[in-house]
Amino acid sequence: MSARAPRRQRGHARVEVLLAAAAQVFADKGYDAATTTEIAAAAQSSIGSLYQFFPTKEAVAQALIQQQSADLTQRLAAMAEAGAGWDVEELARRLVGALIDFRASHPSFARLIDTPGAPAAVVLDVRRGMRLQLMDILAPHAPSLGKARLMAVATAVQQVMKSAVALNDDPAADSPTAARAALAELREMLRIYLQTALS
Amino acid sequence: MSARAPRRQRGHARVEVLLAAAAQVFADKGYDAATTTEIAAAAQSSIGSLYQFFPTKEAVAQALIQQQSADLTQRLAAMAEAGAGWDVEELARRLVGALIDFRASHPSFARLIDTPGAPAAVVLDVRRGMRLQLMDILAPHAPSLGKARLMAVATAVQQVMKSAVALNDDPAADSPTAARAALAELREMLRIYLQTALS
Amino acid sequence: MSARAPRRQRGHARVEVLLAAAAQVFADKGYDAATTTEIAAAAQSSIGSLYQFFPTKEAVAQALIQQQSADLTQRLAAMAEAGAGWDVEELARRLVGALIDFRASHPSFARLIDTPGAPAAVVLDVRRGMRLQLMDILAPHAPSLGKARLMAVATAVQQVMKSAVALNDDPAADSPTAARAALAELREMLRIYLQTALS
Amino acid sequence: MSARAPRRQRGHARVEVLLAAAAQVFADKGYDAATTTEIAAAAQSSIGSLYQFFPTKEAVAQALIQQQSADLTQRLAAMAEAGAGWDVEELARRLVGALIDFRASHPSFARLIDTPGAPAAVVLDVRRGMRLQLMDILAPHAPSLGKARLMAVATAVQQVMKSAVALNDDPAADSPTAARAALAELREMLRIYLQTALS
DNA sequence: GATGAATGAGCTTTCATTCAT
DNA sequence: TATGAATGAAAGCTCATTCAT
Repeated sequence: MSARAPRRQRGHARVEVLLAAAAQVFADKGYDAATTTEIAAAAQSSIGSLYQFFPTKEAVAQALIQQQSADLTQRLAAMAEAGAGWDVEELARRLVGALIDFRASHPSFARLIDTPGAPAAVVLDVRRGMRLQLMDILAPHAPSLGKARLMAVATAVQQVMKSAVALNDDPAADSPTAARAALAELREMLRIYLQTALS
Repeated sequence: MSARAPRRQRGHARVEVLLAAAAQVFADKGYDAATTTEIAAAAQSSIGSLYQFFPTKEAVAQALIQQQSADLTQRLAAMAEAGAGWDVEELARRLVGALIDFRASHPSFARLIDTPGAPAAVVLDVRRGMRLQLMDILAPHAPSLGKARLMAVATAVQQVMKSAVALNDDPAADSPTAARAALAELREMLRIYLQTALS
Repeated sequence: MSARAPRRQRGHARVEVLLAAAAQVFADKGYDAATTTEIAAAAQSSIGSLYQFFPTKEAVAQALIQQQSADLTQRLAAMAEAGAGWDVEELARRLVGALIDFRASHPSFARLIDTPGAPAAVVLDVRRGMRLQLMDILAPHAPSLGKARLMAVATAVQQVMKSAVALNDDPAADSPTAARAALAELREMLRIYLQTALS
Repeated sequence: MSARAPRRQRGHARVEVLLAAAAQVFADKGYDAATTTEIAAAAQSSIGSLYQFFPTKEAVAQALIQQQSADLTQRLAAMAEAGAGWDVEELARRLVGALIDFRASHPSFARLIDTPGAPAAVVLDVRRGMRLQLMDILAPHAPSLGKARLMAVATAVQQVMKSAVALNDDPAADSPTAARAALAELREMLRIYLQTALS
């Protein structure tokens, strides 16, 4: 964060291990409850080593978010490429599934993105970037939509995707069956909506 | 773990003040970053007084959530009563607005409900309770729907309502105009969806 | 402790209940860990009531010690009266048993007497008083002993009696059988010793 | 619960200083009244340093007990080696003196061992260990004694040794002269007893 | 660069005691 | 007199961060 602080050096093996450990610990405990010492220990490193590469705890979270969001960007880019050919139903299904899949393989992402206490600036970037990519995915299906309207639609879609994630591991669900039914409902909602909005 | 009941008038008053102060502080900083000392100070109480009525910091948050969720329950109950006569468009508008309004007047509620580190059990109760009330609101509009399906619909609606709140004070929005547009989009999505689902 | 403080009023029913509760709590937790609030609660009283009769926590312990040591005094007095007729073996047996019996029925006494943090002055009085009574018990068996020597013997006997108590509920004992054997050994030691010392 | 092992020289030194400071403070105030802050200050360390090596206050006491009891073990071992040649009188004298000497140079030991609130498990180990060593010391003097009997004798001897310590700094003694006389009496009791028991 | 010791502000919680009702 | 609310110093302990080796 500060200028004289050591930059995290991409490519340094230790950095990768530290980030992996951080992902683990953040996923388990959330940003606030995670401690830098524990992260270092999980990376079989020392606390001193961690601070050699990251100036603050917040910087660790930021780097992690950035690393993971790069993966998300890639996935969405792939969707943008392949998605032009899908019909609306498939589009809805894929969109709902995309974030669920992603967060399943990056469990720390959700906690870091939503948690108060987490670094704000990066989070906003990620959200905005995702929104832009959603616009890219949706655009081919509604060539006539103005840019402002398209962004509004993308924003709404983004919310549905987040809802899908929330539903997917909602501990308030009465049963797995009920959770699945709710998820299907959400998919249906998105499909109907897109059918109208993109026409 | 729950609040010790005050047995004197002075005690009741103090509890109210403490909860109000807690609402303030939790809203500002979130559960983890809020300190019991600050809450007591904001209530112009001593820290000892706080712990006279609440055994732990968590109990303070629980009591606050319970107090506020009682208000939410009331609002939703009112909607259930009045809502039978609304057409689908009004229903959608009201639902989207309901949670926005509520959280505007209870800013701490959102942070406490979503935050990791916050008391889990009460949160689940609140979510489940809200879902049940949504079922009550929706039922008159779709008498033929089975109970399981109705619950799935209610769950989806609940997510849209939460999305609306998120959108309403989304710091990632490019402009207030864009935020409003996205909100309108969400409302439209809900309307279209309900039209189909409740028919 | 302070002059203006309310004296504990003998005969007031509340005082008796409070002392009984204090005995219970002190026995369970020891002097330091016991809290005045818990004592009051155990007496089904309020903390205010407790401080109406006892100026400090220490005063409660003092009163309790005094009350119980009066009972001890009585028992030893009884022994002094009956003991002149006993032979040395019976004397040894009774002495060893006396403190064990007493502490069994006053479990808080031991913790209060030995615990650092407990009121010192009263404790010394109790010890000295007990020593004097032991001299009374022993004197008839050794009419020729000088007073100084008698006191030394009494002091040694007192230590053996305390040892007996310690042994009786020694958690370091390997088995109840071993504990009993050690106790018997102690009794034997006292017998042999008294045989010589009192002749 | 036990001490975290330091991995650097500086750490080892710090642990030593901390334990010495803890010995001082525990000796002065006892376990409960001693505070970790004061211990750290007495060691001219920060409170953080203390908790770097000891997870809890109890662990500090445990480590201290273990360190000191190692010394006690050594002394008793020396007695076991040299003691075979002593006559019973010398044996009694040495036994009575051993614990007095030891506790004189380790003043915190007594308070930690007897105090309720102190760590229990270690204390039991120490007591049992001492008992075993006493058996080693006594055995050569009574080759014909069965093991069970020997243990009972050792236990009784152990109690006398503790009594000697108690007497040695008994604030209830009327005078130093009286205290010395009582101590002599105790020594005599042990001598007579051992003469009989070990024959 | 790697390590782990050092730091200390600050956290939650306790509890003897006082005071208003 | 009885009650329980009020107080606040002080306790044990944590943790992000810095520094010496």
